[in-house]
Amino acid sequence: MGQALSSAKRLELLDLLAQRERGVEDLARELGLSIANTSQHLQVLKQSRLVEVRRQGTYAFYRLADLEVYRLLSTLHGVARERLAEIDSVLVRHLGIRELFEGISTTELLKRVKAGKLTLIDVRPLEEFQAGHLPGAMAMPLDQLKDRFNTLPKNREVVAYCRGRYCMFADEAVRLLRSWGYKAWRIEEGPMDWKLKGLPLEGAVA
Amino acid sequence: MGQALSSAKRLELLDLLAQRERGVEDLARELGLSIANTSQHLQVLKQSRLVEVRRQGTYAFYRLADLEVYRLLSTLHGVARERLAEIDSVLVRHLGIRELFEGISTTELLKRVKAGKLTLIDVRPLEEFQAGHLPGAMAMPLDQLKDRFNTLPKNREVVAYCRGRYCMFADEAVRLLRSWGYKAWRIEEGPMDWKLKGLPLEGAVA
DNA sequence: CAAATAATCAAGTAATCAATTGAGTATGGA
DNA sequence: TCCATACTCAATTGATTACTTGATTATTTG
Repeated sequence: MGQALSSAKRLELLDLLAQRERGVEDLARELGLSIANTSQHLQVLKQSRLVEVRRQGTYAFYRLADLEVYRLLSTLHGVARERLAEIDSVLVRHLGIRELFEGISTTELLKRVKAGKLTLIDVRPLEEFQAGHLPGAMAMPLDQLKDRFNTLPKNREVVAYCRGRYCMFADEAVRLLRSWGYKAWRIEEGPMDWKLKGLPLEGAVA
Repeated sequence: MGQALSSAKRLELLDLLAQRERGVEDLARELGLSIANTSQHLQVLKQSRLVEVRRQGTYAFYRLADLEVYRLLSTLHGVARERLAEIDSVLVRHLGIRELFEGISTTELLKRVKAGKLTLIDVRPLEEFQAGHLPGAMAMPLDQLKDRFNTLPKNREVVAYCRGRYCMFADEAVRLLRSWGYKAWRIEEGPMDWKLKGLPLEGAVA
């Protein structure tokens, strides 16, 4: 299991699989790997029981074996962030300042969303939104933001989220929204972090 | 950091270092590695920031970098135990039945120890006891148990603990104590698991 | 039944890693 | 000052691993 976590590509695969189950070709394309190579990595992950497969026709859909595997990844991320100062400095260099929506808890935030005082958008690819998202969130994939942002009420604050702390979709969304005059921030937690706390997602099958 | 976790020997090193800081020669002897090889493994761990060194004269004392690193190890153990059924079956084969002291919480257990209704013994090597142990526990290293068990009150239940769930010192202690007529059990948690819950250890420097 | 698709397998190569060996460095004591 | 100790470094080896290539399997579609 330690071995399975020792390859950067496999960690990337796990990060993608944390969002939703996916086929081999699909993963290979996203990571720029050959299909055979991807299949082999996935088999290492399968042997270490970190992922499971569901076969349907000629497709093989891989997914994280369970939530505890995400907990492991999240703990690894956390220790790495805490111990390796260079991680944060790389983030800052790539990103400038991160516009965080702070000062209230996520539960309080969701209350405001429910009350219609706040717009919460999920800027991940649509398929990931459909696999489970924060309650009350609106699907607004980053690559459609330009075409669809005008459906967002202009007089309401917008809070964006994506896969999690190391995902920059939400930062880009905030940048764009601000350039169009919106009051926008991001939160760092993703749906899986939410789920890890024992809180329910919306639209999730399992 | 993932790489650092990918070698069995390095995981063993981390497990030892979780109990107390130790020198290179000492670790090499315990794991049956050459000193140079041990030093190199420790340097991999140091580079990944999982361990830190304290130099004193010609000695280099290595220790886990902080409690979060133990959390990572513990999470990895947990996922492995949950996902790899073979782990438990290997444990059972090595061990037969594990005589667990169950039914009350660890806090409740410590209350009974304090009230003198229960004897709690730490059967790890003395140096590990001295680096921090459960409140009220008595040092009773496994290799001295034969000579010193007669200091234990015969009419009181004995509960033993050691490094943790995958350590078998306590199982051996229970076996011996029972053969001498004691009512004895073990608990699975070790001092570091206790500490991870935010509870204080006794005799610990930091 | 043939063709197309998705994935896996098997063989080969280049790179990486673990461990050994022998030398080298720093510290403390005789 | 010299020696012993505790550790580190550098070079080498043998083993393992990542990735590529080309073939193969299994399934669906026409």
